[in-house]
Amino acid sequence: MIQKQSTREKILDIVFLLVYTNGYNGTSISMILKKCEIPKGSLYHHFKSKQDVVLAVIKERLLSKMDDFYDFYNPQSKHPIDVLIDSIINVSQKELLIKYGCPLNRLNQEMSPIDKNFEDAITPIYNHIKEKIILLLENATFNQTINLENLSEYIIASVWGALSLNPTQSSKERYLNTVSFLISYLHSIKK
Amino acid sequence: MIQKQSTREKILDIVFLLVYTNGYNGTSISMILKKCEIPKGSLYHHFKSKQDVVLAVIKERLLSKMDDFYDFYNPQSKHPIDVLIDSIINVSQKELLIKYGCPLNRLNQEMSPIDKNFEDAITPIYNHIKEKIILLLENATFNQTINLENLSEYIIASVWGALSLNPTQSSKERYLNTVSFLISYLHSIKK
DNA sequence: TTAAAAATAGACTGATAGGTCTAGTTGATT
DNA sequence: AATCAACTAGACCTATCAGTCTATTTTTAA
Repeated sequence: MIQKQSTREKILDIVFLLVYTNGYNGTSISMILKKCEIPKGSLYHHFKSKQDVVLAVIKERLLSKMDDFYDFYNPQSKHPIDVLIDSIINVSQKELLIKYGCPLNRLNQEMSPIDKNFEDAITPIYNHIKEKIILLLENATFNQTINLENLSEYIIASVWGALSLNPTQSSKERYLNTVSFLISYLHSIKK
Repeated sequence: MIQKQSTREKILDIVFLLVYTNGYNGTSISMILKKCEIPKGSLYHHFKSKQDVVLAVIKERLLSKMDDFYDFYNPQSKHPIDVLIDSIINVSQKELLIKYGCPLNRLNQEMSPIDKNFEDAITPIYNHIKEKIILLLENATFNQTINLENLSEYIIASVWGALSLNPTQSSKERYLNTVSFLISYLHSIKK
């Protein structure tokens, strides 16, 4: 039997999408109510403010979404760098990512500089992804000395950057062309 | 004799900063009037709407600001890749860039996906920067076949990405640590 | 079956959004 | 000095913003 999704869960899912595509300031309460098909009382029963909803989205949705993008649980037989490259290439399959870029990055750029609550909610997710990459690469062998923390940040920066290039012409192919240089660099440091 | 800056020019300068730091939707008309110390009538005498002001900022300010960031008019004696690397390192000297990231990128991410007018205003600036890098690298020699357009986009993506990493800990040093991998890659393809 | 708790429903509020309009001031031209 | 366009000034308008409040319905527990 399929259990009906609770109102709270529905709100989190829809607000995630609205804020992802329109930004925080570009998403109004009335837009949320319309998309969710709920009255105002319901929204404010579950959450105490607009900021409260979006902070909940960050905590309860964004982490797992980001985790999916960097999903590299993998066999021992493969070089960790190759596992990483696979996941970078795999990003090209996610249409929303190609069109709108990284949801964490978007919210981060819009809200972190002007609101500490957002900064505090976003930072641990960013660090989680960074740590995940470091952890993967700790088992890797390189042909030179590599600072894993810096490399992890560089990989995140390049991928996010490639995703945020002019959306006019944004496409899977373009993304892959852009990150091909990152991939080529990663290959070059493998041992 | 120092000529007093015209109201219109003052508006463009201040709105650039406000939108850069707070975003388009995060900047209100009343904020603009307050910072500019002008009445509403003046603003709407010079511009017909809020969007009109910001589109003017993009056309009349953003291009030249971006041009400054990628300013590599240079002697023949230097390898173009080294000229490029110098300008990437030079970005670390601009405090606003370190703190808020690339102004074009910020506006692009916020507005392009939801408003074609912004997309149309931003695209040519992006292309101008891309072409500028291609032009520089056309005189470069490489130890492998390189698609200059893709490389140019990759460089832009990496630098923008590095600038947009979590602002909490954003600093000159962190930026340099991140782009060091890009620089190392660029050195590796030089001939 | 009933009582309490959880959730839904939406009218209402004050503040602020972007934008209009008319009146007055300033500066250049003749 | 007179005229006219450019500009400044700010009161005012409607729509929408986030958020409150009370009444009603639904669900859960006793």
